[in-house]
Amino acid sequence: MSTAPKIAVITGPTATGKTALGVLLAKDFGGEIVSADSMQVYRHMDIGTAKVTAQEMQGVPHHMIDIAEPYESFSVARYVKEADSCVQDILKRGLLPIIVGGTGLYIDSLVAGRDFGEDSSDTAIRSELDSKYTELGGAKLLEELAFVDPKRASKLYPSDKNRILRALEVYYTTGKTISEHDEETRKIPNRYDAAVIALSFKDRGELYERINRRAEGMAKAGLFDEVRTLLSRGVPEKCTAMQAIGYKEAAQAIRGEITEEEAIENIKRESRRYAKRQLTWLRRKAGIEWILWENAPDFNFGRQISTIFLHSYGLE
RNA sequence: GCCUCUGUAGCUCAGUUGGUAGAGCAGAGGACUGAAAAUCCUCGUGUCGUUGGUUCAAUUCCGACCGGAGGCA
Repeated sequence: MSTAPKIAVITGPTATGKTALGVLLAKDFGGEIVSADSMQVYRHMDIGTAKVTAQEMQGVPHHMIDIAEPYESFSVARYVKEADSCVQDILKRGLLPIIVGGTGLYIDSLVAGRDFGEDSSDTAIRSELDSKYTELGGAKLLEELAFVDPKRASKLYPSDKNRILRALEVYYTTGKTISEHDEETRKIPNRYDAAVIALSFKDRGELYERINRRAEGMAKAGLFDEVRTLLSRGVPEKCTAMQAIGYKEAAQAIRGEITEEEAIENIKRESRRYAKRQLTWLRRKAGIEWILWENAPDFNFGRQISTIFLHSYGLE
């Protein structure tokens, strides 16, 4: 029996109605929303991230949205730190924190209360490793990693640059391997007891059609202008925010590398693949309450199922 | 109406000098602990338009038919 505080989580791939269901449940249960979306944290990126509008919020407080500038680098570590204090504050006021979003790593890390280590991110070492990677190649760096942390190295491929660099970075800055760090943090019990609801469609084709339509809607709603504005304000084209689906493709079109029509098609495809990755992430997790829409989201149905599930979890 | 080209994986096409076939894209499955909307791994059997014929053997050659594109009157 866990003594961890109970919270609710609504997740699922993009374009499945998480936002709307979250607001409904927040009103029913007396809760506040804590967003778990790696791109909605950025200000001035509204259309392409399908950010909740004030009207959609219906007066329910939403946290972890519009908390960073697009040129800032954001990370899971910062997310956990700030989101956790939001959750704590909501609990202190006797309300239910409802985590709503599709960034699986953020949700898991927040629920676990995962510790990323205070001083294991050293930009000097990171950039040094980065140039070493380009110079010597991934195979060489993976060899270097295998020397200190064979366990981790055996799981990575030479081309998985991000993970190789991070593993080496952790070792060089803390003197501890990332495998050791992971093992230690895995032993710590979860900080929260989360009731997880995941939304999707019974038929994958239905999901994809919705994603396609949404991409077209974004283009009509002014996605290209939004990106033009960001770029004209000097947001660097290689920063984290500009890696967001929709933004990098729009930027390509603005630079004249592809047409707007091609950009829209690419946005659709990347969003479909993203949704598939989200499903892969969620599928391996046990204990999730799946709500699968037949054709379009049926929020009355979703609300009923969710309520029953949350009650069975001891939430009210 | 006649002539030419064309019909192969969801799409675009390659190929088999006759021994039932392969690329790109789309798609599918998986991994994931400080960029995660990121990063990375794996996966190609389809009535080779239909139907006769030649042949030990036809998707490949020949005929007819049915689609599609173009040309000619």
